Amino acid sequence: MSSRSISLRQFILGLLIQQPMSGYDIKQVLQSLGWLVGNPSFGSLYPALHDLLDKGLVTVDSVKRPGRPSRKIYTITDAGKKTLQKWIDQPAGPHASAKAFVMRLVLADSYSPAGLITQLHQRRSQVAAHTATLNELAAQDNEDSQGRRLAVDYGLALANAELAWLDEQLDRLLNPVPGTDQAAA
Amino acid sequence: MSSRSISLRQFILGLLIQQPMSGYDIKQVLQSLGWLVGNPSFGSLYPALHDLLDKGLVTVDSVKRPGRPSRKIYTITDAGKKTLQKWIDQPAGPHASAKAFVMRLVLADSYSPAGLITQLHQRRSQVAAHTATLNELAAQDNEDSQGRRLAVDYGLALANAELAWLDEQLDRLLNPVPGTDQAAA
DNA sequence: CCCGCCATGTAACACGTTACATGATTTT
DNA sequence: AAAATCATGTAACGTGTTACATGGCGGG
Repeated sequence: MSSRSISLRQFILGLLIQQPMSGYDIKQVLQSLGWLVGNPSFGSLYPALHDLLDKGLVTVDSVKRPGRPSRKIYTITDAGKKTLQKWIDQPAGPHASAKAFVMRLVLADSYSPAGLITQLHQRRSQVAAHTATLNELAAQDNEDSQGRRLAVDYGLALANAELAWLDEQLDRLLNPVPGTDQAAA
Repeated sequence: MSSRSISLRQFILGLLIQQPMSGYDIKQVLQSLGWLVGNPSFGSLYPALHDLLDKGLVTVDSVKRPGRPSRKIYTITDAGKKTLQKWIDQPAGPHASAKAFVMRLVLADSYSPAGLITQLHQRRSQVAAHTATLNELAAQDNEDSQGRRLAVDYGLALANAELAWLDEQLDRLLNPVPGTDQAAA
């Protein structure tokens, strides 16, 4: 199911742009984030790293440490950064998942504060569109099953919560409170 | 990414249990539900139907209608119903997606009101666990990037909204208001 | 008559999962 | 010495996507 969500490679690049890591490290981080992004298996993680390596988006540095198993530390290259940037800059598809949005959130912040706001705006309009669709369904569905009604209501509740959060964050970022500003006296 | 979410076959069976349909119909329905469940391509839809047919979970009835293209109407079999029931009865995995939950909602209702409550309870405990994880992350992450903090906060906002909705529905189902009861005078 | 919609299908490809295999090192 | 953990990797398999192919029928 589900369309071109977000591929593991982009997640990896996103983590590497913040800090060089080994495949094992990446697994740990994703695991700790749990539900927010999902945790890939090694069976997809290592091949993905080899892929990125072949494409020149990352470099390896095999570190032999006496007293512990060797680790392969991956570092993102300029080409990798450019690829990642290109991904962030292109608008998210109309069916983008929450996971993809979370990743964009983290990444956009690494690049520029303005980009972050763009992400929030994009997400807002998509969620709003989804809400509209659900509202139409809710209007039609009068004679439908209880389960169906519940499902639509569920989707609506989550969508509205997301809209509220997005609005709150946008407001906060666009109208910073002087006293709470991190750069203040 | 993501573990054994919910396979297309289960979605199909879930739709067919409510009403026999053609592959084309199924596509329409899923498309109309939009974001709630995701829309599969024909390239996966038709093969999935053939699969279900091979396994004896559905039957086909080729309907030739003069004046329009023929359609293949699929109907769920007893074996199919049993398979579906088995799926609903087994508890959802700890990382079950919202999509899977939505489907369970719709299906559980088709079977029994008690099952519906079970689904809500299960989901509640899972979301609660996720919330706990995120709260731990939020506590640690003091010196982390703004994007990271935002992401955790986002996850927390959505999870809390879901918990609130689940509690509301559980309360409504367990303590029905006499005057609002659909079976009332 | 050609274009577009309904309706079904297939083939190449991408990508992720499970399960298995390997090996060093630390703990019991 | 056995077991657990760190760390990397491969192979078989399932399943979904994109792109392509086919055919009847209605409207401009």
